[in-house]
Amino acid sequence: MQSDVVASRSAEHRDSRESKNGTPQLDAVSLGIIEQLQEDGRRPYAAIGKAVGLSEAAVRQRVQKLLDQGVMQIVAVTDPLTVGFRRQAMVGINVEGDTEAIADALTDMAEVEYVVMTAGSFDVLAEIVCEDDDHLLDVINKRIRALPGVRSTESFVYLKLKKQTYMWGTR
Amino acid sequence: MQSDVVASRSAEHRDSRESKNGTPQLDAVSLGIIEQLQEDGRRPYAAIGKAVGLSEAAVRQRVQKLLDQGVMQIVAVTDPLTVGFRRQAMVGINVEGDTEAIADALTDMAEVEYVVMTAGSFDVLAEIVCEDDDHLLDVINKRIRALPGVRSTESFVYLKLKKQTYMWGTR
DNA sequence: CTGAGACTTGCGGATTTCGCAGGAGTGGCG
DNA sequence: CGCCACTCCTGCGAAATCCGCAAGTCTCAG
Repeated sequence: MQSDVVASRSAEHRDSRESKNGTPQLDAVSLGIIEQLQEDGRRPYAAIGKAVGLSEAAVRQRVQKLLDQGVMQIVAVTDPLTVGFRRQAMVGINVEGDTEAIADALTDMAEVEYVVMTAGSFDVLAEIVCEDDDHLLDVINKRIRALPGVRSTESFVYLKLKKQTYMWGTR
Repeated sequence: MQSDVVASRSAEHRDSRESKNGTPQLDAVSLGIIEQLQEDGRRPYAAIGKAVGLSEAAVRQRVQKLLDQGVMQIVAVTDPLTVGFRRQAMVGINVEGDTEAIADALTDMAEVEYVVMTAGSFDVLAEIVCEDDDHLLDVINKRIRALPGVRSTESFVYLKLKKQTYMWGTR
């Protein structure tokens, strides 16, 4: 068994190479490990090793490296509404000037969970998690709109979370 | 030690009660466990127990229940761009008629990672993960726009993911 | 009063984690 | 070509963790 995987390893033997934006290039084995952990973040290293054709120790090292590099994180995720955060919103932002600077400023805010730079009628999308309406209002109006370079914002308050998955590769 | 936690437990002794929408109500201890696992999804049960003032066995039982109930999942998360998915987008959708039906239909699509119903100028927001432009175009134009009741859509193609966190409660 | 539920303590045995000592393949360099 | 540095893998014990289970306590609800 596992002959395919082992055989293919020698063929693609570079791994720690970096692409131009600094993100490490992942080989098929690391992808396989990630896929396993996307199904179950607590799956034992030995089981993963069996699945991808590696020894337990090798899997452990690769997982550790993936974590250190920041390519992957193993965490518990929930629906924030279940955990006592009453208000969530996606905020679309238009920027004049340095878009990335705004994105960085958003990144530093604790209430901001998710920041992505986009093409389209918004320059930046940010997801916000708050305790209540006052808190949400405060973050959007006082903090985000106050950032120099923010031209306008539009808010989408969450009513109900319907889906949340982390299993690319599994398909 | 741990006298505070133990003392407080008797005060809030309901736990398996359900709120009206079917999501279980979480007490402070479960919140604490989730918080621990948001920092590190592989943290040992004994360590969690020490942090929240529970025995190892009790933590194990609670974690298992939280997973079974679907309140929480322990998984590996990555930036899809580093894992070979070239194109991602957020799609805002306007619906006429049953909004929830559209949301459910989106939920069934494998390429759709994240679905949320919102208030604002969009009724539904959906995050899409695709392999390339063709794939993305196909999903948006052929599949989403084809859903009966979808009035219009607007897409925001991702340029760069700046932040992705899962640590509410830690603040 | 009685039963149900949740937690604790304690306990082995199976499993997993973790650190470390090799071995093998690769790339750089004189 | 030979040597070295580097990276990745494997193998192996020792330590820690996981897991199931049983017995006892406590509190709440009926």
